[in-house]
Amino acid sequence: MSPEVRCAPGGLRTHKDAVAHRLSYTLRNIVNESGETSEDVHGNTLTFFRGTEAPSTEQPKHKPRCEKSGQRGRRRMKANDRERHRMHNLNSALDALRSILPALPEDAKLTKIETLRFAYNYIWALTQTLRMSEQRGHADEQLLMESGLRSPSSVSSADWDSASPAESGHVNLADFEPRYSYTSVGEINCKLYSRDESTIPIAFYFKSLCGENNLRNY
DNA sequence: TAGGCCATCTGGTCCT
DNA sequence: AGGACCAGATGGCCTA
Repeated sequence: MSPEVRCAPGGLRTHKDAVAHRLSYTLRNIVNESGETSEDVHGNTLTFFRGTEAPSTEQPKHKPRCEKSGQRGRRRMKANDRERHRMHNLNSALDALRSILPALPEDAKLTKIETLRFAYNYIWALTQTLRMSEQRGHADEQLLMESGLRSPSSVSSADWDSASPAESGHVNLADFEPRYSYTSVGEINCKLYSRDESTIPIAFYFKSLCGENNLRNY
């Protein structure tokens, strides 16, 4: 998927210093620790930590409020360490989620709540895409049946692989690429493009960054 | 300066 | 007993 970004969504913070600050903050919390790695859908390496496997080497950002001597203090420090790593895990998962969402302007980074809302709406949009493409396929199939042309069910698997959507009567999502653009009010416009650059009439907008969900089809 | 976002600390609760 | 999870408190940094 190669999203097309035309302009920045409204309300998104794009100030480079702020982003640099946030990124450096996040990286500071990740790079000095070893942990499990896996790959996201793009093959990017993701790092996940488990409980006590990756003791933090960085200086705590906040000073402890109470003395850490004695068994109680040591338990508390261990608990704090586990909690830190637990939150780092959570942030890694959020970063992984960000990485598979449609690209945003280079210097922008979704906040946690924005990431979750965006993901919710993105899943909704993909579901709509699938549903509408299926409806379109059924409509085309009906037309073909009525006109006496061969039905898609008679198409061999070889034909199926090579047939264009129009020829087969079905719209295969693999033949299309969704592209996204951002409106000035923070909405995302999604359109499906076929490989030959012709677009099919599946388009919708959804607000990605606003508080309430406001999804609609066009 | 107020408000938003974030990381961290902390104590409580639940589970193994 | 110890770990995971959670929510509240706190302080730092940034933007409007």
